[in-house]
Amino acid sequence: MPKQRDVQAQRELLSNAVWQVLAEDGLPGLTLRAVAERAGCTTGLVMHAFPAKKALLLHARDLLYARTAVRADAAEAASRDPFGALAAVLGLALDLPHGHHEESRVWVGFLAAALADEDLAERHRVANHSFLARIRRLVAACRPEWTDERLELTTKSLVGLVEGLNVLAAADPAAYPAPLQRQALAAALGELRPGRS
Amino acid sequence: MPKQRDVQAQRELLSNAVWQVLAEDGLPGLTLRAVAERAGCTTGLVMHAFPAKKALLLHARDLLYARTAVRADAAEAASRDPFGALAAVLGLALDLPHGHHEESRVWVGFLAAALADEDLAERHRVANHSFLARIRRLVAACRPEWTDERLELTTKSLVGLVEGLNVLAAADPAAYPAPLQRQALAAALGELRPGRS
DNA sequence: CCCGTTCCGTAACAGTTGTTACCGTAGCAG
DNA sequence: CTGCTACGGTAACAACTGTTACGGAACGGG
Repeated sequence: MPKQRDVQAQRELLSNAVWQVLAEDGLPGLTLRAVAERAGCTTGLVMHAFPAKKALLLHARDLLYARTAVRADAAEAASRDPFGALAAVLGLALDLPHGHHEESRVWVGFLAAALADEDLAERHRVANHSFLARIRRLVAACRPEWTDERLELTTKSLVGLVEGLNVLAAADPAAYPAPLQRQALAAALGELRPGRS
Repeated sequence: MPKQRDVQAQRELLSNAVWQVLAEDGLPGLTLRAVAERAGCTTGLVMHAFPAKKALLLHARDLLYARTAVRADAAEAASRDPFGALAAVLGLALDLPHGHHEESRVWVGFLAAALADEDLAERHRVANHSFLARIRRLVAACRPEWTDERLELTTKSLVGLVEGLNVLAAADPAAYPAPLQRQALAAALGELRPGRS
């Protein structure tokens, strides 16, 4: 039984290439040949690792979400109080530190693709619901006396603000620099800061 | 000199078709033949009205922005006080009333295209700067005593929130229904409401 | 009524897309 | 070292992309 391969490793490599191509050339540049070239192989390997392009995109989307979830878990675990965890997780979503708007561009690309593909749309929904549930849990820990209604409103407002800044910064980095984004997040978290009424 | 045509009317018709295709089939479905079919003509007319596909996209983008600017002007003029104007203009950007998330989908599509095309990116930037200037002017009218720094932070936070809700609602309408979006906007406008400190 | 010009649908073009079939080759079993 | 097999690169495929060239037709002027 000669020559065995690590299929999962290949898929992760290819998904990584998908992110890079998406960040650099955008959605119209996301072609199988571009992904293969970025991954240092040919389309032959791509089509042996995935049955079709769509499967590659879904895998890349899932892996992206899984990694952000891991980072969010880590950020949450590293925080002492719920407010710190909330600020850390939301600050992570702003994503300015690691890649210079790279991840935001990838996020926008997947979102635009999701508007045309129902499977990608569902992945987006479950990922967003999961993120919403995380934020809601942390907000509830900060303000246990709040009603469900207020909890939901605050949660979705925070997520909306963060994702909006993310998207706008991806398209116009100069207008939404990192410090401003952080200040905006801090201001939005004002009423949740411990010690406030 | 026989048979004259109204070129500008043709271009507007085609731009309208671009929006419809973009809203329905997303960015990958935005092909010249799809636009022509939606407009009730063939690619021949499209290529006679525009020198290339890119010119069509730029025209559609410009026209879209021009129309939203007109609506924003009207909403602003119909309001009495600056706070009402601010709420009206931002509520207009949430866009729930007219098309069911249609315009949001178009907006996301153009944004994703802008990440891959520098000309579209510049259009987006000038449109967003114009919108930011409008909001900032209205915020300044509500709170004349604020510093420039606070003005900018509040302006971009409001715009970020509105666009974020817009984008998230486009991808997951059930999770971000119209009433919730309006409540979120109202809450964010809380500190600007007249009569508050 | 007829002509001339402008307009636009038709159809072909070259290039690229996702996908498929094929075969050379690299690596382990014997 | 030899042979077999799974792997993956090559190249062809059909479908589709934006774009171009051409010819028929519809309309206003004489």
